[in-house]
Amino acid sequence: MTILRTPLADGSARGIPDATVARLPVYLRALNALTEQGVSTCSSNDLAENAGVNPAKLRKDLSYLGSYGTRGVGYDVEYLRYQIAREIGQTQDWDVVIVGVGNLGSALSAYQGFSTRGIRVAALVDADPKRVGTTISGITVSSLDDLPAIVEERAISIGIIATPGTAAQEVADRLVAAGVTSILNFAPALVQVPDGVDVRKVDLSIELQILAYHEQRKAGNDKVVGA
Amino acid sequence: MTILRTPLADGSARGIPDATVARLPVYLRALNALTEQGVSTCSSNDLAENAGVNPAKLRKDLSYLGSYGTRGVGYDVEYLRYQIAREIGQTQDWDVVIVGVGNLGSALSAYQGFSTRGIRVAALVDADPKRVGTTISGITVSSLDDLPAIVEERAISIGIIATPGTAAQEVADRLVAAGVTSILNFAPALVQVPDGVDVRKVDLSIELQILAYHEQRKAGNDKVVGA
DNA sequence: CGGATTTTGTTAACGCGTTCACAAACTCTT
DNA sequence: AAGAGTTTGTGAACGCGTTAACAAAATCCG
Repeated sequence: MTILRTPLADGSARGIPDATVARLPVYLRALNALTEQGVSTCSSNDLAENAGVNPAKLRKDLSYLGSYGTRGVGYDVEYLRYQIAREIGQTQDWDVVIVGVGNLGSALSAYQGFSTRGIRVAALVDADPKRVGTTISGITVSSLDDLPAIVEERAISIGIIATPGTAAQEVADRLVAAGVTSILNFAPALVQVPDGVDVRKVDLSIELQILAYHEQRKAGNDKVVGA
Repeated sequence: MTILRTPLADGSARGIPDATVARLPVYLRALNALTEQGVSTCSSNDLAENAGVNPAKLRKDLSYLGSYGTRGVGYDVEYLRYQIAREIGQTQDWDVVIVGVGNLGSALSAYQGFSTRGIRVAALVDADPKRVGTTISGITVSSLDDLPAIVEERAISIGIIATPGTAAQEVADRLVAAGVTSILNFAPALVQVPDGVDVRKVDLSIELQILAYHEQRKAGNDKVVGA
């Protein structure tokens, strides 16, 4: 089975590379920052600097979306912001459900950064009966058993796993069974899902372990040459 | 100025690709899982499946470390585990300081997954006087002003930024000034650091925005062809 | 002991992403 | 109106990472 890239309404095939998709939210944030500074037009150099990327890469990325700049002038901040927002689906809010309201799940439910990026924590779910019924960040925690009803009622397509690693696979299975088709997994475990379901994994330990590796090298025996 | 890859004690130059370094902790976790299952020897297929990667990629990755397997047999789980642990510096514990004890910082300080991966949260720091002096996860929160003393005293080289985005750059500057040379940044902001300092960024919103992009495509107009 | 079998380590091909470099297109100045 | 100056959009080169494929090296079995 092969899934084709989505064709446009005008028939042109448009496949945006994964690497580019991952940077579009960064550009969006940079554009928001520029708007707050009262900047209404910017060059690819300006925007690239704000986003922390190479200007050529930025222009290449934007070229996948269309031709939204003006040669000799630059980009209209507000116009480009809207185009990117539309492309990544941020003209609407996305309801998500968080499974597991331990320390991490609670912190995520209170995270300020979501709402401004079109993410709304719509429901909290936990397997522990002692936690069910409590209120966290203004949301009443529901039972894991109620997941299918919650997902259907609120048309939720994105779930967040914030449980211990041992529970991750079962939670993933239940999320998929309930109808969720995208999962963000914070648990330190690999989860298997059927085709058609996207999983992204954030592993807090691994990020630190990568830093530790480089630290070890620095402390050990790096050599610096040149001027 | 150019930084060379670290040569080995035996003089052979060994540069491990970044992509491989990022996967070594995953292999470590998979090996630990196998040990718990009582498996003492495994093939690259077994291990790759547990780690969720292509077997060829696994063997390629391991080949950067050395030749720790036996043809026709496979890998000794415990031996390989030790070799990887040594390579990524996990034979020692790494002390880290968390700056910002809001919801996220508090959750990180309580995170169980760190200790088993050689990460020890050694200190908590916050700029808010109301938080200074309180105890979180058994650690007394110190003032941001005490950062240099804390970093020096405990020989900390890794710092975690868990503040709002607006404070991120100043915190990064102070971490660097205090002597920290690796930073894990959870704040939704770009931070600039001098050469020689590593920064990794985890952006919770962006992960969800990427999922939302794919959701939009699924819901919109994907086409499926073939059998 | 020798051939069949297994599995690693490595080389080579492939593909994706990044970066360079420049023509095209726009503004500004005179 | 024409030339000088900007800045985008993109074709081409490059480099890195992934994957396939296979020789080398070990075990197993008759």
